[in-house]
Amino acid sequence: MTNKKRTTIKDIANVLKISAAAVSKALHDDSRISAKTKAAVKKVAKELNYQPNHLASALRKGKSNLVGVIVPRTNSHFFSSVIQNIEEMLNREGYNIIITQSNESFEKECRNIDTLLFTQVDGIIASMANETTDLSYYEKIKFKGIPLILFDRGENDLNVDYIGIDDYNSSYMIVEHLINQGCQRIAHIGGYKHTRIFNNRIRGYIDALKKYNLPLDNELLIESSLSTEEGRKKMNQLLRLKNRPDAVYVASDYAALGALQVLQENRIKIPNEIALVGFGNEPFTAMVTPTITSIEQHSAEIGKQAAKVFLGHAKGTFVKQKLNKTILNAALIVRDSSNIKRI
Amino acid sequence: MTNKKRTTIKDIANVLKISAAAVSKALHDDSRISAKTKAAVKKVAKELNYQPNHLASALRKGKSNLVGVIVPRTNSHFFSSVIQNIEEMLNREGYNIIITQSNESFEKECRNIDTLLFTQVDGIIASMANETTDLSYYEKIKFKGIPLILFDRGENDLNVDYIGIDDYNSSYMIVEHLINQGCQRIAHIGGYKHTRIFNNRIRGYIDALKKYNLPLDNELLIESSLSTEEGRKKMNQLLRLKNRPDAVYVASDYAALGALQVLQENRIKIPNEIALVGFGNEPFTAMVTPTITSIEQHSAEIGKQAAKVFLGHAKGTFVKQKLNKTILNAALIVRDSSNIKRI
DNA sequence: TATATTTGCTTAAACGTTTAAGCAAATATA
DNA sequence: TATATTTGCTTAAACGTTTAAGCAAATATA
Repeated sequence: MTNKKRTTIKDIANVLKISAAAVSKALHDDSRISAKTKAAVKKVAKELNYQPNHLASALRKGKSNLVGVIVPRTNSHFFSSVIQNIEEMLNREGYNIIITQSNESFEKECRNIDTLLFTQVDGIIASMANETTDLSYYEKIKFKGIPLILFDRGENDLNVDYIGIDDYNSSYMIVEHLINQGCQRIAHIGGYKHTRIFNNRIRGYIDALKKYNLPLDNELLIESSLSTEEGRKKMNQLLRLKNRPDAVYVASDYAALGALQVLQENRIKIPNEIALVGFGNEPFTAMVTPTITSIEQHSAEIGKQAAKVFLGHAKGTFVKQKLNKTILNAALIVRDSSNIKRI
Repeated sequence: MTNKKRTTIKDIANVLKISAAAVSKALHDDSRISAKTKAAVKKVAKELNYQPNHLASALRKGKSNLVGVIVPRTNSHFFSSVIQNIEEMLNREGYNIIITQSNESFEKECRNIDTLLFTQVDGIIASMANETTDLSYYEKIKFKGIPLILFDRGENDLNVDYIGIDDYNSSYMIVEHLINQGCQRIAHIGGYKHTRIFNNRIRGYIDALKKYNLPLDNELLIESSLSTEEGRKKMNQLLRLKNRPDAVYVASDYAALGALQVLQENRIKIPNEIALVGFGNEPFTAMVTPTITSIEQHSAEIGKQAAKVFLGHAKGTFVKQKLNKTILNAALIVRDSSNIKRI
């Protein structure tokens, strides 16, 4: 019961004894086609269950109406929400998105870029893998003249549009909050310095300490890949110090979760003995015990903005690629893990 | 610094003074092209940075080498892992995947199907939204002769390939485990009966009770949408019973998490007062306190199998669509929430 | 009424590939 | 040596659209 041949524009033309060109124009409501013909074409199209061949029109028009999205992974609330909002916004304008995951691997990311270019996407919206420092593949996208928009994990050197939160200020806010809670030895389990956003968080951390005249202790500042497992390791490392911290600010909720587990396994009271703050406001931070203080990154808004910027390029509003930053203000969500009630 | 015109097969042909057809064949290692010509073509292709136009070849060959994937959402470990494995398997064979999310909405799912058909995908791999009971959109895929493969959330009535775990047995296993732990009043917060997999879980629950001569109490069997919030509501409902259960088996980890929160808020000892079991083995089940007993669904294997079945269709090994079930054995992962240590 | 403009279509070419058919030259076979 | 087969290409058409150019008929304008 499957129909072997698809209905084409020619089939409709044959039925109505008009040219294929007229059918095409009628379907696109061209002003030079009479209302009568348009109605007839649409009626027959419906009857024959005509579905336009996207490949043919894409080939002819030189655009695929596909937008590629590259994320480190989809199974975090942040990325999933960004993607969902990009999709909604672009679907409305007739674009579809192709989602690819780099799994934080530079190599996979390069393959994803090739894949997307091969599929003739009209644009690429990406958040870079942690590993990525070599930007040549991204340069390739720019060289081809395909709009590139980065979010969250971006790079100034690429000189393309970027949407993200203010990492420096968010970090500063966290440290300020912990100091207000009475903490004096604040550790930071951060990401790798070569990643811009993590570097900014580290800078925010350092500057806030300075501001409040707290010493910067190198054994309290740790770089890491920020997985849950890494969070466990680095927390253990901090616990082995002769002079333990009284607060730990972790640059990712996933690593913060690992830290939380280690603290609990060691029967350390949170937040009184050691306060804990994460980053990202993943839903689980409100689910675990104690709930984890974190930073809301406005994932929905980031997705919408990224889509909007792409549409600007597609419609030719923004002519050339340049560094064009959209920075959103993040919000600190204080929860049990850092809410110290004094007597 | 962007190049306005892409290199085409004709450009290569012009350089070498041969026909475009010869270039095409050389690039595809056609046996009727001399080794010398092949080498020359590949050299020039590289020099001119030739990238094949996927749209043109897809149009000509009548296949897009794109496979559509529909999931209720990407931000669960299960779906994310299935997707990742589908992608890996299909990438190797030259296919790319387009991921779409239904957000558990029937309407969105229908739009996703239209979108994928419009994009001329060569096949669709899907897990149905909870809401979906009307199968007409899926029938549309079949009618077009496009391979359709369902996983996890499937439907026998569609008569297409299906890959999933044995829900009935998994459910049976859970109840048996709880009975072995000494539980006598086992509640089940299940999904909607109209969804096949949830119906199977309910049947497994009922049959296991029967087997061990435990009465089936209707107030202990609850249907729900299985979100975290719903888990909270249904757990509260169970706690209001005059005769409370001593174990609760929830058909999804997310809803089980909600139930866990309510139990803790009510200072009910887990597992001694009430034991808890989830379903799906989401990573957070091992992260919360207490850790939640759950069922491992072999997401990676499901993804691989789904891809394999699609490739079978694509290569013409499987000729026509019919009900072809691949059922994997699930594994019970016992954790603290149901591990009752007796004195 | 004569000319200009608008309306409503058609014709033809193009997007970049792939592939069936065919042909000449080279090589194999009898 | 004569014929058959193989090799290595070319030619031409096709996939299903879109669009520039053009033309005849209808309508507007002077």
